[in-house]
Amino acid sequence: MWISRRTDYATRAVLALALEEGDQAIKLDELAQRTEVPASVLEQVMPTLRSAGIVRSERGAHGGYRLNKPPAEVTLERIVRLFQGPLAPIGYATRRNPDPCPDLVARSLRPVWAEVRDATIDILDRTTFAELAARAKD
Amino acid sequence: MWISRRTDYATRAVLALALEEGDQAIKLDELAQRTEVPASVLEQVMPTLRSAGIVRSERGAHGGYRLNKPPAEVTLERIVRLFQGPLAPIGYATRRNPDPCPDLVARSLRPVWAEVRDATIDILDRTTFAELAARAKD
DNA sequence: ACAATCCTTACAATGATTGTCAACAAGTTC
DNA sequence: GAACTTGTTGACAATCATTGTAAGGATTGT
Repeated sequence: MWISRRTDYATRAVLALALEEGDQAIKLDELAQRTEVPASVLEQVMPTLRSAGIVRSERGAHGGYRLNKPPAEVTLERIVRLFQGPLAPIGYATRRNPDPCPDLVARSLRPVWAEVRDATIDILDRTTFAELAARAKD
Repeated sequence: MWISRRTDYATRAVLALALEEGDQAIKLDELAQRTEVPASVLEQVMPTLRSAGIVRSERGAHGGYRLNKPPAEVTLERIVRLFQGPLAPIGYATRRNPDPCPDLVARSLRPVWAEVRDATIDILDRTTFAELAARAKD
């Protein structure tokens, strides 16, 4: 699984929101600047985060985005999965609906890729945005 | 890092060669059948394995391919790296010549992707084709 | 009303991946 | 040495995902 740019952008945006101390709303243009993401791309990314319940938005003057949960309750895995779909490095090693593959492969290579997949999920799942924000502050 | 089809095909081919008991040469069409890979693609993959010293080839009648080393000395990491390049899940987290990224990201997200990268490399590096062949035989 | 802001959709450009093919080089068999 | 078998090389079209942009719509505050 290669992390797409949009996925990266989404994680940056959530991080920037997690760093905002006073529960302030940040408007899209401001977010775009802080994360160095093209505003036109954030325009597509933010609504996805919104309908997933990660962030909450307000329109009109003084509107913007803010986190919808404590940063400690948002894992990196959640964001990545939202934009990325399967986390396996190859189609026949996904957990749901794996692509078919020859028996030879299913008995030898597939378990290895599954191991990579699980190790990846493990890391992403135990990394919260509270932790990421803390690291970013140093 | 998403495993490309060619990379997958290469690992299959090496596995099939590792499974060949009597050090027999296997010709390309035979390999293609056993691994369920289009012969025209193996045509491109095998020379790469050859010039990397993984396999050895013989031309003419009764020609074909065979492993150039004991299967225990060929790691999955070697093959994947040969076809795949960097193993990091995102451009700014590679070991050599990482793409630039904002400071914010370099201090928070990048270390996580580096951790994923290292976990991946670790698994691939300790998996040899002797092991894969053993698993395939069950 | 007006301005600020988020929302939705369509889209063009780009680039990587995938598989195919044809011509060639090298070895084996008779 | 003629014919056959096999690997080698490079060019190529089709397909597909990704990336960024733009334009118009919806909602809210002043």
